Amino acid sequence: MKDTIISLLEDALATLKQQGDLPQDIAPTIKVDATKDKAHGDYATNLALMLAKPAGKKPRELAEALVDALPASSAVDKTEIAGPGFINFFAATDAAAQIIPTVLDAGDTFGRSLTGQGQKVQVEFVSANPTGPLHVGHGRGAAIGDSLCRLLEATGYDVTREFYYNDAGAQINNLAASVQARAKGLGPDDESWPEDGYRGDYIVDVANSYLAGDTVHADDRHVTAKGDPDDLDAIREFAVAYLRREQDLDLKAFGVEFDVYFLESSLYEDGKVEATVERLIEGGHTYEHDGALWLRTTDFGDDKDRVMRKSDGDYTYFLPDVAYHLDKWQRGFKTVINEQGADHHSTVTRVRAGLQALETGIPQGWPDYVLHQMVLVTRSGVEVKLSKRAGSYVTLRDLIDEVGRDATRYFLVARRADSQLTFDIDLARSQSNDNPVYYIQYAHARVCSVLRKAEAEGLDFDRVQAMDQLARLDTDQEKALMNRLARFPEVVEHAAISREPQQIAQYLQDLAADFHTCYNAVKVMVDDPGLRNARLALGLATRQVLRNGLDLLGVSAPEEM
RNA sequence: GCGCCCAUAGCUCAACCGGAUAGAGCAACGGCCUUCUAAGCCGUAGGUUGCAGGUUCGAGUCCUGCUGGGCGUGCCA
Repeated sequence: MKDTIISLLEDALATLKQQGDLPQDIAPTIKVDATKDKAHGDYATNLALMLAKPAGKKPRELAEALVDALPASSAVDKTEIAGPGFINFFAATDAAAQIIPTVLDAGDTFGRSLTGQGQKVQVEFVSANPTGPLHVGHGRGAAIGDSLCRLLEATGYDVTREFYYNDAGAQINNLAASVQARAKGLGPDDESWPEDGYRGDYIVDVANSYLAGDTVHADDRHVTAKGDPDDLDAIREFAVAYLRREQDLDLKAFGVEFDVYFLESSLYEDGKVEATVERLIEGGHTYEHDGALWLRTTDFGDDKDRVMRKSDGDYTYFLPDVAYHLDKWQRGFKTVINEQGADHHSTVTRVRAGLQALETGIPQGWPDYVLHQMVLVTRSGVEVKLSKRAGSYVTLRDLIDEVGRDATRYFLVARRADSQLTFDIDLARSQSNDNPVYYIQYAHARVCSVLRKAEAEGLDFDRVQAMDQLARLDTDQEKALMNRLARFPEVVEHAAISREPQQIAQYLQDLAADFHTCYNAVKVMVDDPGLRNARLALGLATRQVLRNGLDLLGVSAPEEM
């Protein structure tokens, strides 16, 4: 419908140019929007307002000229000029209903597009280090990142989900030392407990499993514990695998899977870290100072230079990060999106600076970032800070176990990434209308219930008759619902482009509200078979769009509640 | 101090790359189940979009400066 109007306006523009009413050289991008207010018709354009200045005409005069030049169309019932010069389009009454066969024919693919043209996109998200269970912040990253991937897939991109983790370096040594201490029967209060050791109870589990000689597998690796509490290397290897497996189980319970697990250690093994250092030195962007090797990141917009190689000879995390991103680029990803917590936002400038310093033709501002702000968890209005298992933070597993997967995913994805999020456990658990997840899922279950009833009464859906009678879907509530359905593809498109999955959550709430309103106003199971079938068709289409939308969020669409 | 993010109804949040009278839900008040799931619907009330300027025909949206909050500011990640 929107495209129809745009092409009508293009014709009108051409006509006006031909008549000399408009300069030849203007080529505006025509913007047609669904109206917020019914009184403004179904669609509106601000074209006349935009062209008023270059055309040297008054907006309303221009609008009139445009309307006069508009070709006739069966899709448009009438047009009006309103306000300062908006042109409002009133869709023909049965035009809105045409969305129903469109949805039914497209099925699961309704809302999908080929915009991405199969272009490769990599989304890196979660990327938690294997030093403990995933926390709520990782959960937010997982929910946003995965939903973003679903959106990109739906808009025709070839998406790779990637998880990068640090399995080398100081934190991992700390982990190994902590497990070893536990394996030797020490606790955090003992004097020989490692400084800054991990204190959570899960360390005890790892230690016990190690002593028991268990075998764990994670990321295509199988690691069998040696059981020797003095072999720190064996402990390190086992602990990493153990915690990676645990994180994977949490992610699986959350409905999130990855295509690639990338190990920081592999960058060292493959010589990519060394190669990166050499290249940076050759490029002349480094210098030695205080026994350390620095990269002059200030040449590329950073506010201070950064250490790449410490005076003890080890690299900081920064260098493998650069090597890793160079590897992404070399793998052919022109678009890379890193989803991370905003507490790591300082790496953005740094990584980009490092990549520029390599001088390999990587564009400035590559890669892209989606940063999410912190998550605060509350229960009974009080902040929840501790989990027994993790010691110092609320785990993703705690939330999934307590409020369920659907509500957890929904709550973590339904807010803009760049605003802080308060996760209210009481609200997420409540089975009431103040819980948006249930509100949307209930809409789906309700449609299913009606469809079940039709089936149970032997009143099978007659599509031919339904299509013939679509014009009878003429109540305000039905029209509003159909218009909402028609907007789904553009909402998906916009959410993907702006990388804001919360727009889908918002849309689904609106859609559910339109449906509930309709449900209360219009009875589907009426005696009149034509009307009944038309309404069943609307129900089927609504169910389809609810499903497609919920799927983009990774939330289930239950048939009964 | 410097950098990034945020500020919209009493509360939690929307607002489609600048558009028409800023919208939902919760909380408050009043209605609706002998009818397809009341986890629902209808109605009432609630606003100087933190403050002050600027750009524009038009600003919650863009720019500048303030105020308040979060995060960062390691030879940690």
